This record gives sequence, structure tokens and C-alpha cells, in this order.
Amino acid sequence: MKLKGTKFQQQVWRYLLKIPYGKVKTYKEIAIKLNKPNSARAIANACAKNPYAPSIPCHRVIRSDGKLGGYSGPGGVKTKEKLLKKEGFLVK
DNA sequence: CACATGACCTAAC
DNA sequence: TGTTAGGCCATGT
Repeated sequence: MKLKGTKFQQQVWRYLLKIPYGKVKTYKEIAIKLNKPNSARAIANACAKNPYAPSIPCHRVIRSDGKLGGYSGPGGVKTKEKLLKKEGFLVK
């Protein structure tokens, strides 16, 4: 199959898939792991535009403040919060 | 190439 | 502690 998005996005999505169940990562952490410590914003951008929405746990990504940030899926942050709680992560 | 957008971060008030 | 302003990055128009 043909991969979608740019190399950067693919990198981000690949890392999202590495996040284990019940775990959450911050945009900054991911940015650092990708060797781009200041690209937190771009990371969020990639997550929001990921074409594999249901396949990628983009809801496991939160802000460095511990807040949820946002969610492009149905229900918005509300759904995100529910998913995280379901996975055992208590939202602040 | 220049401008605008967004699920961000940090500092300053 | 809450709000404002500036900076940073990748993408799309």
C-alpha cells in the first residue's frame, strides 16, 4: 500500500503506535524522541491530520501541562478524555 | 516564495 | 493563579 503524508508525519504516527496501552505521552516528549525538541506544534499538527485516525492512538497524546489539549475525532476532547479514563489514565 | 493555520511551550504581567 | 504575548515547526493555499 502507499504510505500517506510526509516523512515527518509518518515518523510521528509510527511513534504513536509504540505507545503501550494505558500510557500517555506529551507532544514535547514525542518531539524530543524525533530529534526535534522544538517541534511540539508540528507534532500536534501531524496527529490531527493522520489518515489512520482509528488505527493510531492519537488520544494518548497530551500536553506537557498534563491537560488533554484537543482531539479531532468525534466528540472532541470529551471523547479523548473518555478513552483515556477507559484505559486507566486519570485526567487532571 | 509569502501568508495563514493549529490538538504547543515558555516567559512575563 | 489566570491571562497575554511571542516564538517555533510542518503543512496547505
